[in-house]
Amino acid sequence: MQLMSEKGAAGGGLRERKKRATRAALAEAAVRLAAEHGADKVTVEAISAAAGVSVRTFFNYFDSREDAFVVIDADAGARMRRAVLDAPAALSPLEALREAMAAELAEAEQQHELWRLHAEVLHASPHLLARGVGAHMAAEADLAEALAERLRATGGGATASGLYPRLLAAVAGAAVRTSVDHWSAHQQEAAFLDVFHEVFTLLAAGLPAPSA
Amino acid sequence: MQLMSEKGAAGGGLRERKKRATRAALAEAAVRLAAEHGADKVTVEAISAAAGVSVRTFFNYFDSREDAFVVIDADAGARMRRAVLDAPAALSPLEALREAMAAELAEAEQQHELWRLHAEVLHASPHLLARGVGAHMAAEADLAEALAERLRATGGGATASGLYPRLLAAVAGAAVRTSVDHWSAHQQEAAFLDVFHEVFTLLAAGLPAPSA
DNA sequence: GTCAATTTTGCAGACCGTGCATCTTTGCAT
DNA sequence: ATGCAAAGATGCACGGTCTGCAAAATTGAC
Repeated sequence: MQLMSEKGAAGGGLRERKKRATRAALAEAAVRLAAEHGADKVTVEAISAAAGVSVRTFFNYFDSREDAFVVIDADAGARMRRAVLDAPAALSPLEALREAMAAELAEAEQQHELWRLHAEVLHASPHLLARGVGAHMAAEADLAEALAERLRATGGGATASGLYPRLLAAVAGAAVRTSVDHWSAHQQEAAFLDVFHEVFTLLAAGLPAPSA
Repeated sequence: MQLMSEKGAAGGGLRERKKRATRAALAEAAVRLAAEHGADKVTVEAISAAAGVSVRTFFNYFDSREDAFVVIDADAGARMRRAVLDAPAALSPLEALREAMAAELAEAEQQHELWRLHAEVLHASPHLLARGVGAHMAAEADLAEALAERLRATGGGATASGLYPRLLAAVAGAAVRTSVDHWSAHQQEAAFLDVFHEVFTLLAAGLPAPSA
C-alpha cells in the first residue's frame, strides 16, 4: 500500500503539507539526479539523501524506485476529473476533455524547467517512458468515470456499458502523449499548443488520411 | 542488451528454433504460474524451473521478471508492420491499421486458452497491466514508421514531420487496449470482434457524443 | 571428428523492496 | 502549556531481482 494524501488539492493540515513537500522533494531530486547521471545510475540511496530522508522513507512514498522518475504530480488526475465535470454542457465530450487537458498542461508549463528535465529523462531511457505511459492508466480510468458521469448528466442514455467513455479517455491520453513526444522532438519548430490543437482536430475529424 | 532472434519470422537454423522455444516456454510458464498463484508470488526461480532452464538463463531472455508476464509474442509487431505495408491502397490509413490488428488478434485467438490466461493475469494486477501498456510503445513506433512509409507510397506529401502516423499508431493502440479490456470485463455479453468493430467505428466518426 | 562460435550455467555481489519494532512528530483536548 | 493518541520516520533483517565474469556445454561448418 501507498501513503497518499486523501485530498488532492491544497490541504490545510501541517501533516498534509509536509508529506506533499517530502514527496515533491523526492521526485525532484530523482529527476535532477537522473538528468545529470542517467536514470539507471541513480540509486534510491542517492535520491533519499538528496531529499534529506531515509531510504526506508522513500519506499513509504513510492512503490518502486522508478516511480520517482515517473509520477511527477500525483494530483493531476483529480484536477482533470474536476475540470471535466465542471465543463460547460455545450462542449462535446472530446472538447471537454481537450480543455481539461490543455489547462493541466498549461499549469505544468509553470514549472517549465523541471517539466523539461522530466521529458528529457524519460526520453533518454525508453524503459522509463513505457513505464510512464502505463502510469497514466489509473488516471485514465478516473477520467473515464468522470466522462461517464458527465454523459449521464447531459442526458446521454446508458452508453453501452461504458465503452465510449473509456475509449475517449484512452484515446485522449494517447493524443497527449503523442503531442508531448512530437513537440519534444521538434521543440524549435512549433509551439506545443499548436501541436496539441492539431492533434485534437485530427481526432475530431476521424483521423482521415492527410490529403495533399 | 537482450538476446533476440534477428529474424522476426520463422528462422531455419536449429539454434534459432531452440531459442524461440525456450523463450516461449518461459513466457508460458510465467503466465500459467501467475494465473494459479498470483503474479507477485511467482519468483524467477519458479519460472525458470518450470521451463527447465537456470535462473541466469531467464535473464538472458527477459530484461526483468515482469517482462515474462507482459511480452507474449515478440514478433507481433513485425507481422503487423508487414500487414500495414501490404494492405490494399484503397483502404484509408485507419482502415489498414484496423485490418492489420484484426488479423493479429485473430491469430492470438488460436492460442485461446493462453491468451485468456494472460488477460486474466494482467487484469488481476494493475501494475502489470500498466507495464503491458508501456510495452506496446516500441511496437507503436514501428507501426508509425510503417504507416508513414505507406503514406509516402500512396501519394501523401510530407505529412507534417510524422505527427499523423504516430498519432494514428498511438490511438489505434489505445483502441485495441480499450477493446480487450472492455471485452475482458464483459466477456459473456459481447463477442470480441463486435467490440473491436464498434471501437474503430467510433474512432472513424471522430468520437462523437453518443446521442440517445 | 575437430574447431570456432554461440549459449547455458554457477557464482559473487550490488541493489531493490517489505515486514516489524521503535522512536519522533503532529493534532487535539484539556 | 501539557499530556495523550494517531501517524509518520527510521533502522534492521531478510529474501528477491539483476548484472558481470569465467567456465562448461552445445551447435554448425569444415
